[in-house]
Parts: sequence; C-alpha cells; structure tokens
Amino acid sequence: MDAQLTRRMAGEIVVSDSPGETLRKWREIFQLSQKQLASLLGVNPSVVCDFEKGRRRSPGIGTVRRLVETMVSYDRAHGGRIVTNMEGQQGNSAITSIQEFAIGLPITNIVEAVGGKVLAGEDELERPIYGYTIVDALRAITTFSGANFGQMYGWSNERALFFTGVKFGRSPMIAVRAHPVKPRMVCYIQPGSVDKLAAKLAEMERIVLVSTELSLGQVQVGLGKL
Amino acid sequence: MDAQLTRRMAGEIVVSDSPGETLRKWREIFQLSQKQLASLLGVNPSVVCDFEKGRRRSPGIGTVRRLVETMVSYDRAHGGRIVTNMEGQQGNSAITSIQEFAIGLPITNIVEAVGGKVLAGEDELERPIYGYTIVDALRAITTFSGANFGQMYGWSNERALFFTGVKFGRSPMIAVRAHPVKPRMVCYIQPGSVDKLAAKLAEMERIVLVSTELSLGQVQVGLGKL
DNA sequence: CCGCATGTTTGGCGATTGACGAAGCGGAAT
DNA sequence: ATTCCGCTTCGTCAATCGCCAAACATGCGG
Repeated sequence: MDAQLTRRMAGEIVVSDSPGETLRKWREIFQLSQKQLASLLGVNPSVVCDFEKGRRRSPGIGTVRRLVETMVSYDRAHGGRIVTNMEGQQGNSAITSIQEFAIGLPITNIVEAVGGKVLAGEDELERPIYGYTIVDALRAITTFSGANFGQMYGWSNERALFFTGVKFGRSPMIAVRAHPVKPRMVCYIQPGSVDKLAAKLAEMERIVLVSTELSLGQVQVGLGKL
Repeated sequence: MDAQLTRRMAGEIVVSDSPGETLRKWREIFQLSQKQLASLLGVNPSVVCDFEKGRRRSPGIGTVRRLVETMVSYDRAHGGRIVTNMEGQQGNSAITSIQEFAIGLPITNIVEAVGGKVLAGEDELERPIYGYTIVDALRAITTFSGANFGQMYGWSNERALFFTGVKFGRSPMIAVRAHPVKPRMVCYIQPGSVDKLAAKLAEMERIVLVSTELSLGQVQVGLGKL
C-alpha cells in the first residue's frame, strides 16, 4: 500500500547529491527526532546522525530501506497523518489500479494468477512483462482525452492491461489498436462476450488476449501475490 | 531531465525484495548485456553479475546510483529510445512543471531565485519548502475537475505554487482558499495586476504571496539552479 | 545560570562491500 | 566438435560500512 511512497523516498535519497540531507528532509517531514527514529530502528542515535551528516558516504540499500520503511510504517501505525497527505491520489477515476513489478514476469504467470483463458497469442506466453493497469473500459473511453491514455502505461509499456465493464469485447481492442503504444497482454475481467474481431486484432498486434471469470476483487488479490 | 526516471529506478531497486533481480530487469529493459554495462561502468563483468545474483546483500547507494545513471545516460546518448518511452508524459496540460527539491529550502531562497516581490506573509519567509508546481491559471480553472487539483501538490504540500496567465490575481488565491490542501507559497508570474483581496487571503492562510516580473522561462532557469 | 533534550563529533571494532580475475557452464553458431 | 558468448561462481583483499559509547555543542524554558 505504501510501496509507492517508500520507493519514491528511497529513490530520492539514492540519487540525491547529498543523501544525508535528503534523509533528514524526510525525517523532518515525518516529524521525528533523530533519537526517536533511532529508537524505532533499534540503534544508537549517533547512527542516524552519521547518515545525515554523510559520514557514511554510500550506505547500503538495506539501511536506506530500513530507514524509509520505518518512517512510513511508524506514521501509518499512528494514524498516517503524513503518509495520507503524501500519497497524493492523482488518480484518474477510470484507472482502478496501476502497478509495476519489481522483476519481469512471464505472461503465463499472470494468466494463471487471474485464472485466465487465453484467446489469442498462445506463442507469446513467455515474454516478460513489468507491470499492469486495471481500467474501467467505459469510463476510459468517455473520460480519457488524448494524453490521458499515456497514463495507462505507467512506466513500462511491457505490461498487461486489464479492462472491467467490457460488454462486447470489441472497443477495448480497437482502442489498443488505435493507440501507438501497445501492451503485451490484454485481459477482460468478466466480459459480457468477446467479439471475434478482438482476437483477430490481438493476433495482428502480437498481443496475448485473455479473459477471466474472476471478479475484479479476486483478480486484484491474485495479482497482489505475484 | 531524467531525474524522475533515475529516482524511480533507484527507488524500485532499493525497496525491492530482490534488488538484484530488479537491477537485472532494468538492465534488460535498457537492452544491455552484463558485459556492456560493465564496460560502461569501467568494471569487470563479474561485478555486475555479483550484484544481480545478490552476492552483495546490501550494495551501497553510490553503486546503485552509478548503475542507474549509467544506463539512463547511455541510452540518452544513443537517441534515448528507452528513456523517452519511460518518461510517460502523463502531464496535465495545465501543469507546466512539477519538481521536488532533494532538501528543504527556505522560502527566501525561492523568492530570490525568481526575483520576486513579497506581497504578504513576510514573517513566514524562513519556512522550508520541498518542491514547486507551475500552473497555467486559466487552464487550471477551466480544465481541472475535482481530484485533478490534487495533482498539483506533487508529493509534499510544503511547496510553492506558481501561476502563469494571471489577470487580476484574485481567482488563484480563491481557488487556493477553497482547496483543503494549501501550499506555503504562491507566486504570480507577470500578473496583470494583483487584487488586494489576494493579499488578505494569503495572510489569512499564512501563505507567502509573491509576484515576479520575470518571464516563465527566466523563472524556470532560476528555480533550476536551486 | 542551570538542567535537559536534541543533535554532532570522534575513535574504534567486526562485518561487509567493491572490485579483480580465474575457472566453469550452457547454448548458439561455425 | 570446437569456438564463441553471456553469464555464474568463488577465493581474495583493501576500503568502507554499521554500529556503539562517550564526550561535546547548541538551544530552550525556567
């Protein structure tokens, strides 16, 4: 749930010209004293200081991770005052969820995870993909305007696109076809039916087309386990 | 320019349950062999392998940074095929620019950097802020719908909001007042005029109100130097 | 002025990293 | 079958990290 934020914090610290000061910035944002933070980490306060003052030039990512996650989970455990402010929804209402995987996963795994049936693109099942997006098909079409489509693709376009609220299974694939950037996999969640044209388009674009009878919730659970 | 992406990569690696595999994922996305990457880094290929295979449990952030930046800048130097795909514009057309500072900066610094004149909130000038957003006032009002406003606030709301295209200097402050989340500083870029009510509202909200006669471009340059 | 809390500096010790280079492994191509 | 290629494994070593303890500095309320 706080993955987004922790990644953001960690990333900022790592590429900062002064990781120490950046770390401090975050500690201050979370309104913790060095001592508090140290005790949460179970270490001596001087350790925190060492990092902030840059005595350790290149702390291990383990350390950074511990620091960041400690702050976030501490705040979360105390009402999440800071965290909720940070999360900055920024969500387009048509996009239900957008996630990146830490590592590439073969399409097969995704298909299994969501109890999917492959309708097209059997021979592309081993390609790795790096994230997924769940979109409300109707809303996407009515509310997206140009650039918004780009949002769907998150950070890698080697990804899976899930559509909910699909009636005939035609328009989503047409939209995909029309858009210059293509996903590797498209999955309809409990579609009314699936037009044959959709499969044909998928083959043309070398996209794996999948449909699942699991509910949106179940799909999200399945994907969460990856 | 690629700060966004490098941060993202670094962050993902740091909080990954398997930093090695995540690192590999990125190397593959950039379509580099271990050997190539190694030679770019000026190290032995086995080093890259050791990291990917996790022999080093907690590599230093210096290492991670070097890896990440090397990949990005290499790609950039070769046409930026990968990078440009990743950057995922996702920009709302009303938002000209969103930036976070690596460290907190006192408002005074910002004001100086943009050659600003303080119109309200003199006594809040020492507060640190953590980022800024530049918004086209007209477009924001006409195209933003509810949740979109949240986007403006990036990751920290301890930030500065710059408005371009301000006519009377009234509406922007009214919008700020109406919105539950407040910035610490508001700056009009080359406003037509500045309504007195704006200053009054700013005082009420304890927001530093500033106006500058510099052009948008000059402002961006100034901010870039911070 | 004192006491108290937060933050800084310092020296030191064991564990780990960052790096090399040699050796090995599996697949693709010659 | 031999050679390449990319990748993996591993022993080695200096440099650095991760951490502590204890002294030092700074600031604040009384």
